[in-house]
Amino acid sequence: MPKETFLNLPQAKREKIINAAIAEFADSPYERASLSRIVADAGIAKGSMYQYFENKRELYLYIMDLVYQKKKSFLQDVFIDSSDFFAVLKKYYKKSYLFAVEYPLYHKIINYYWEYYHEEFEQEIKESKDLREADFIRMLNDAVKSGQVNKKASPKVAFFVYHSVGKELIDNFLHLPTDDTGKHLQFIEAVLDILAEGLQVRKE
Amino acid sequence: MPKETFLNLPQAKREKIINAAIAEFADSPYERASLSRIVADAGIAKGSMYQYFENKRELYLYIMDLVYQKKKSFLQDVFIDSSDFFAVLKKYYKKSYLFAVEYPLYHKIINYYWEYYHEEFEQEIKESKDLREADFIRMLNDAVKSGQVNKKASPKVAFFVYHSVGKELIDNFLHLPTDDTGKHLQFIEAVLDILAEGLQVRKE
DNA sequence: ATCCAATGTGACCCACCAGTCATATTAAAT
DNA sequence: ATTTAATATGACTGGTGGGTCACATTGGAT
Repeated sequence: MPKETFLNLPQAKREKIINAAIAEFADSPYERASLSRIVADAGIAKGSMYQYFENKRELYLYIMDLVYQKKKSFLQDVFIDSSDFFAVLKKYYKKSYLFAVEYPLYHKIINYYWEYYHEEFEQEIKESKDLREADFIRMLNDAVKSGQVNKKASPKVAFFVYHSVGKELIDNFLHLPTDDTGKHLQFIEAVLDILAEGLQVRKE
Repeated sequence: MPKETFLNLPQAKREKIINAAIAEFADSPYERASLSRIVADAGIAKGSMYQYFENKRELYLYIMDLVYQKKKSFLQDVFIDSSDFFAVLKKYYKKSYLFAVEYPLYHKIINYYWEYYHEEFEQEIKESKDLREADFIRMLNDAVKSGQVNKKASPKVAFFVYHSVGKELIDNFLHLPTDDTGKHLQFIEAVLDILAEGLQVRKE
């Protein structure tokens, strides 16, 4: 999505621009993020930015793509052994938390992407969500077959629940002190335990 | 929070202003909502608005208050019999859905309040959330005492789960077709069943 | 040394915003 | 009819935004 001119840039300059954009998009959600600030921060002229990207939107999508590549590679090993459904989910959310701790700017950008109201990216957000849903449901069906998951649960409803909680967990990480990682991991574990076991007293 | 001048206005004019503000705040989240559009819509001069309210923020808080009064009175009867914890929660979320169907503008305003990133109202949002948390935990403790809820569950974690899911349900209502109320109520029921019973196969 | 295409520049354009203020209108009191 | 205080007005201010464009600079090819 960048223009060729951007790709031909010396690495140092390219990174300066990328870093300025990352800082801005982590600081403010898309609509409020300012191109003027980004170019000032990167030390280039405004016009130059339009040699590199079509417009603000394309720059944003490029940055989002970078950030998601990073997160994807960070989470790679979560799915290598997917035999235990509930264990995979725990690993997934815990690792997401560790990502947020390690790359707070990336985390903020992702958070704004999901949390903030964008009419502009409704399409893109829906597509990301649908992909996740398909992956989740595939895993869930396997888990039903192997007798881990209650077969009466609707996959779509189950996804909805995990998606909601996941979204809020992500948001939550931002407002926590960055030390005390242990406590946060415990909290995540407790949340997932409730989703797995339910709140209701078991009578059987 | 309005000035006296506003309260002295003939009812018709006051309502025109309120309705214009409601339409605007339902259409755009606080930051993007435009006072210029509101006054144009209400048919008054911009300066007049500043006779009625200190500024945009005060107008918004006034509208939020109206909307919350409405929702509170709509949900009144949910808590009259609180002996069955899980039944109350179901009633609560279902009734919230019916509120969204009946007062879609109010619903949108509330949704923006919770969903959209506002640095400006962080304080207010935190307070609303804390009140809900206190209420929820009180109910939960009663339910533990009466043997409905698993005592090993942490109240804070349980609240977190219900709050997340409630928030997402509310958001979700906006993107659904407004007919088919029956299906939506079933969906809500299914979500709450998962939270109560868990996804995991029960072994005992 | 000359040329030319690619790249860099920042003043400028237009649109929009919240909020202000000198002035005009209104209506009640005298 | 005149005064006076409350209320209404909208042009204006100062700010920010994304995006543009005529012009300047650069650097490699000839």
